[in-house]
Amino acid sequence: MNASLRRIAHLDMDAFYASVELLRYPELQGLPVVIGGRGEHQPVVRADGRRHFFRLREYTGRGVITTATYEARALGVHSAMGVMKAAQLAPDAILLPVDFAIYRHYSRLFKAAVSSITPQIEDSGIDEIYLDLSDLPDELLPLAKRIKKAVKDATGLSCSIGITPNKLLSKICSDLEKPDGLIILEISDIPKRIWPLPVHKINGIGPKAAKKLASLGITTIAELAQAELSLLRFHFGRSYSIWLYEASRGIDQRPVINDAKPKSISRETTFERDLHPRQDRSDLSEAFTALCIQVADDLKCKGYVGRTVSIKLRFEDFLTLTRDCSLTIYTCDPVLIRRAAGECLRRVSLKKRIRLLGIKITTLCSVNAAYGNESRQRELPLVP
DNA sequence: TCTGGGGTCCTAGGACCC
DNA sequence: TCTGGGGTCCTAGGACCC
Repeated sequence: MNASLRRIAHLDMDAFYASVELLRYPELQGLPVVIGGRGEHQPVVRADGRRHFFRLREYTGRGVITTATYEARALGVHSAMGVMKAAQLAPDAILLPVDFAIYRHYSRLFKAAVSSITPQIEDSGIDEIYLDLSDLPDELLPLAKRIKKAVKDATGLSCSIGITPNKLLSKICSDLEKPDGLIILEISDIPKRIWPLPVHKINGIGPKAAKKLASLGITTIAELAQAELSLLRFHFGRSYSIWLYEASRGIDQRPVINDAKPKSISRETTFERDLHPRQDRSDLSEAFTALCIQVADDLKCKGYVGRTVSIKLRFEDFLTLTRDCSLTIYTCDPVLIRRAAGECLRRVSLKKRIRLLGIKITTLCSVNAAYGNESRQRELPLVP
């Protein structure tokens, strides 16, 4: 197979959560709207039938912005920003709580619509997918327009698409003309279209790597492509330097993966106030057990069992640590998970107040592969 | 008024086995 | 008792992404 002949698309929904909210609250069209917070602040229907929305200025306490409409972004609000900080920048912006159930619904709708055109789809989060179009006979431009129309017809939402010979370049391109973008790019277009971009446009170069590159005088992808591999290796190590070297040249052979299996399942919670390890012991214990039950339920829903249980703690000073331990058997039993998590917890010295608690299970295996038809797990005693 | 929750992948040291 | 590599598992942390 000739990899250079591949036609890979990246499809990204435009301001996905915000756009879904505007579908059900069309009166908010054109206004600065942010989605986030802790989940209260549902719109209220008044006696006259009109909806009342909460404003950012009415919010108090912990919480971050999950996403914002383009109008809110113009005021300086962006995702991951604290809600209280956003309230300073845009006090009159509308605040809506996050509703994952409805986003997942629209996610399924748009993915199903694309599936009717090609089954070669890789899930890459709730609002984006990669497609391998190599085996389709169609011309690219009409094909891309057909995909965008299928998404629009199924959901009422717009998306942006980049089509190039690989995932790396397509991901960059889908972002270049948002919203409602469509870019088809060939390898020969790289110097003109890709090299002028800042390095952080490459998926995999985050804040840390970008800062380090900047300290070497490298801010654009062109400058990265001109850098000596030996210089990159000195500062970034063997593996990452080779990846940087290839990424800057638009080289990426990763296949589109159809049926990715989960590697981990986790639940975590940030408390409304930091909890004291002794004075709030019962609250902590209750939250700890609840997280274990949630993870166990998630495992059962998805049909998996796991063998490695890990806990995560974040203290009041934001210091974060993890502890894990591996069991001798695969399980989805909340009692076994709770006991293993408790043993992990005993290895942590609890001197500071606790901000966040998390439970994760890894080393996953599907229930069928682990036990076949007979559930041997049930024969194991819960108390050894 | 700091900083969510769900993931993936990589590195690195030590244990343990051959 | 010492000296080796190679491979795999376990544990902890960190960067990055949506």
